[in-house]
Amino acid sequence: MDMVVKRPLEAVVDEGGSKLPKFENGDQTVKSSGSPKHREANKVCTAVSSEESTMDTSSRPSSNPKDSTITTQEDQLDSTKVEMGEVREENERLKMILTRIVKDYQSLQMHFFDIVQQEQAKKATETPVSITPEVEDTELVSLSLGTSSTGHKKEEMKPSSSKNKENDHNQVEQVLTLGLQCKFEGSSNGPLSNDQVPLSNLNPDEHNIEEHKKEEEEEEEEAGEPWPPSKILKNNNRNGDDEVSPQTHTKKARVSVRARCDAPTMNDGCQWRKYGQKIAKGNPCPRAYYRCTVAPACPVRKQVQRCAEDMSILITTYEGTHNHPLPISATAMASTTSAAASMLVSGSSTSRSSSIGTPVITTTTPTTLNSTNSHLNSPLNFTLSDNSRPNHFYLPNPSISSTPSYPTITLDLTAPPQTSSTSHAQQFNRFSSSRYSSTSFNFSSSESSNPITSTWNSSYLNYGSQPHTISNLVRQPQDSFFQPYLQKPTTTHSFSTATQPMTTAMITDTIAKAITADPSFQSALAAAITSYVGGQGSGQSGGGGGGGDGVKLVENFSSVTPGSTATTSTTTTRNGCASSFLTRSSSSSLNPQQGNMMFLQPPLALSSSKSASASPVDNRENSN
DNA sequence: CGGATTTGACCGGCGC
DNA sequence: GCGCCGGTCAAATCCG
Repeated sequence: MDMVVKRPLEAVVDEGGSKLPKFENGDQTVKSSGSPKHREANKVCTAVSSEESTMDTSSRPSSNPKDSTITTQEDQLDSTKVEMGEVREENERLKMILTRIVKDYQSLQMHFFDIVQQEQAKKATETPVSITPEVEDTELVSLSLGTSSTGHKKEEMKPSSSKNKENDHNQVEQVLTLGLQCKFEGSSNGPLSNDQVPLSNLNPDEHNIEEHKKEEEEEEEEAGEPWPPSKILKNNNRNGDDEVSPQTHTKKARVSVRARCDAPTMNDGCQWRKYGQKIAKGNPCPRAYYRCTVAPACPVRKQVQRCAEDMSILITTYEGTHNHPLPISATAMASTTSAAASMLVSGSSTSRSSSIGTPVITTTTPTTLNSTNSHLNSPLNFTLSDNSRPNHFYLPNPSISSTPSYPTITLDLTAPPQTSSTSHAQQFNRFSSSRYSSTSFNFSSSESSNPITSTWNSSYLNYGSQPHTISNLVRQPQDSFFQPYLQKPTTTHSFSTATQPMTTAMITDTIAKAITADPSFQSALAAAITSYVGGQGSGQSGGGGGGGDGVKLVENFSSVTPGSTATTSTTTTRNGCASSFLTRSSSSSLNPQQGNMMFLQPPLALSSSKSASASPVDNRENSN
C-alpha cells in the first residue's frame, strides 16, 4: 500500500526537480500517516514549499542591499512557485498513474480470484478421490499467505488505528489483497477461523502425505512428526496403522535456501537447537542439523551447510512443518518455504496426472542451479550485508532439484555482483528437478537485463488482461528502493527460463497454464507476493528478536475485506543473516495489541488443528 | 544449575 | 552381505 503512495512521493521529489530539497521524511510520513495518495501529493507539495521557503529565507545573506535582496527573494519566490507548479503537475500525473495502477491491480486481483475459484471447482470435479476437502482448503488457504491473521486481527486493529488511517490505507490495501481475498474465499469453504493452524502447518509435504495416505487408506496421521520419513514408516509399521507409501517418503519435500551469510546460520526468526553435525561427502564444511524448539514437538528440522564452492554462501534446508504458532519474524520464511515446497510437491504430483501441472520447460542439473555466480542463478539479493538498502529486497528464485529421496526446491538468494540491471532485478523463480518434473524457470523483474524477462510480464499481465500499464509504470522508477513495492502489487515479475531454449510464446503459455492449473503455483505466487507486499518499514518497535547489527526485519501482513482492513506489522532488529529478501516494512507502527507471535493461517493448511501456545520467542539463531 | 552445543556412536537406507 | 553415507541420538561438555 505504502508503496503505491510512496512511489509517487519519491517520484515527485526526484522528478519534480532536483533543486528541491529532498523530502527525506517522505517514507515515514507516508507510513505513519497512511494518508491517501491525494493527500500525499498535496503533502509533498506542502513539504516542498515549506522547505523551499525556509531555505530561501535562511539562505539569503543579510548583508546584501535591501533592493537586491528583495529582488533576489522575489526571483526565488517566482522560481519556487514555478517549481511548486511543476510539482503539482507531477503530483497530478502521479495521482492518475496511481489510480490506473490501482485499477489495474484490482482487475488483476479479480482475475486471480476467478481463476482460483475455477481451479477450485475444477479440482472438485476432476479429482474427486485424491483431492479431499482438506486439501482443497489447504490449497486455498495457501493463497492467503500473509493475510492470515486478518480474521482476528482485523477487528483488533481497527480500534487501534484511526479511521483516517484506515481510509487512507484502504485504497492501498486493496492492492494488497491479491491472493488475500482468495484466502478469504478459501476460508469461507473451510473453518479456518475456527481452526487456525499456524502457517507452518501448511506444509505441502504433509499435504502430500495426507493425500497419499488418503489414497491408500483414508487415514490420517498426526501431523506432528512428519520429519524423519524412516521414523514415520517405523512408527506406522509398529503400530500396525496405515502404512505410509514409499511415495510419501519419496515425496518428502525440502526447501533449501541459499543465501550469502557470514553468520553460522541464517536468522529466519525461528528458534533452533542444534542436535547434530556431520561432515557430508563432497563438502569439507560440516553440515549442522537443527530442530525447531519453538514448540517441544515441532517436527521441523533444518540443515545448515556452507557451500563448498563459495564459503560465503549458506545453504539452509528446511524440512517439515511447524505445528505451532510462529514468531512473526519467522512467518515470512515459513510461508515462503512452505509455498515453495507446495510448488514442488504439487508440481510433481500434478505432473503425474496432468500435463499442465508444473510446466516442464528445461532440465537443469543441480550443479547448474548451484552456480550462484551465474547471473541468472543469483538474482536475489538476500544478503543482509546490504544494510544500506534494507528495504531493497528481492524475491527468491527457487530451483527445484532433488536428492535421491527428497524433492528439494532451492531458493537461491545469493546475489550476483550487483550491476545496475541486476541490482534492480527481482528474478524470481527457477526450477529444476531431476527426479520429478524437470522444470526450470525463472522469474525476474522487468528491470532485468535478461532478454527473456519480459515473458513473465507479458504472460502474467496478459493473463490478467491488463498487459500494459503496470509494467510500463513500474519501469518508470529509477529508484530501486521503491521499485519493488510497485512491482509487488502489480506482479510485474518476469518469468523466464534459466537455461532457455524456450520461446517467449511457449513460456507465456506455460506460465499461464501453470498458474491456472496448479493451485500450489498460485500459492507460491501468492506467498511471494505476500512476502513482497507490506510497504516500507521505518520504525523499529519491540517486535521480536534481540538487538543486532541494525538489520531490520519488518514484516507486514495486510488484508482487506470489504469495509474493513487489518494490518499487522512488526519490526525486528537482528543479527546475522535474516531473511531480508522477505523483509518488508510496514507503513504503520506496531500495533500494541498484537503480539510477537503470529497465528498465520497456513498458506498450505493441513487439517491439523494442533496449535501449541507459544510465547514470543527470541531469536537465538545467532548465538551459534 | 539448566539449557544449549559438541561429538562420537548408532541406525537405516542404498548401492555394489 | 557389506560398506558407505546421511541422519539422529545421547552423553559429555560448555556457557550464561
